[in-house]
Amino acid sequence: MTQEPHSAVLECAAPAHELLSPATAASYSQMFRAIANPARLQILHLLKCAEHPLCVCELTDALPLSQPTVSHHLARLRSAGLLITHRRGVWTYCELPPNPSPLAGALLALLP
Amino acid sequence: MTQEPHSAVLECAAPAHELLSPATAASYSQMFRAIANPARLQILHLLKCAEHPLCVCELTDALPLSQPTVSHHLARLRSAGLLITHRRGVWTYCELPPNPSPLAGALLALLP
DNA sequence: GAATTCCATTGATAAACATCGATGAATGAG
DNA sequence: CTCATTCATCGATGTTTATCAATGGAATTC
Repeated sequence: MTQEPHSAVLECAAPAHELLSPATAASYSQMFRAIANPARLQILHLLKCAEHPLCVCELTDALPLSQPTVSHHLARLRSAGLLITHRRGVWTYCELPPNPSPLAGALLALLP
Repeated sequence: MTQEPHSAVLECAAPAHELLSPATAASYSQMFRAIANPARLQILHLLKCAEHPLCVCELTDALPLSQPTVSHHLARLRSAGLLITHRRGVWTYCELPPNPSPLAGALLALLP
């Protein structure tokens, strides 16, 4: 006989198992994965502290990572909506998005 | 000659490159990695919706994953401080921590 | 004690990810 | 035009992660 983890009498009427839609779970997961990396946290922190946009070469200088690796992290942040870039001549300037999605905005506000 | 992304005259006095300590970056990153997974988001969502703790077998039933995989996800959530468990006889009940760390609490509040 | 159920651990496998060196496109300087 | 600089992309490599089947420990039931 199958054991019962709680009394059927005390069972609440609503089904206890309301799963998120796969799309919702995937979208939240993608946003958290984008932010869940030390290098990307450093990038966001630098941008949050700086009053003006920073160019990619400044970020590359500040981080102990190669230029292709920094570029890769910037692409991930950009595709998650956590960063916008703006080309000006040879330089690409990075800044936090002025109008982030609600989730992105909440996460950016949480960062040190 | 090295190009300069912005005029030295307009350079702000404070160093623009205040990195987070590696420990801080790692700790934030670990918390975000723990939450950055669709299955773990589903688990946290189920616990947030349920008024009472849920036992592991209920979570296993609710998710399209094997029991060892659910157990693995629960261990990750537990070690990040996003979940507490409480053994009662054969069953292990899971619930959101009543006194989470500030970051964990903020993240849990963000979830759907 | 024997059988059953709950759950964690182990070992294996495939996918995702971080990183770097090399390369190439685009821009500006001489 | 030629050269140097910025930055993105590609290919390769090692690490982390997600997943399952198999196993085993612990508690309950018979």
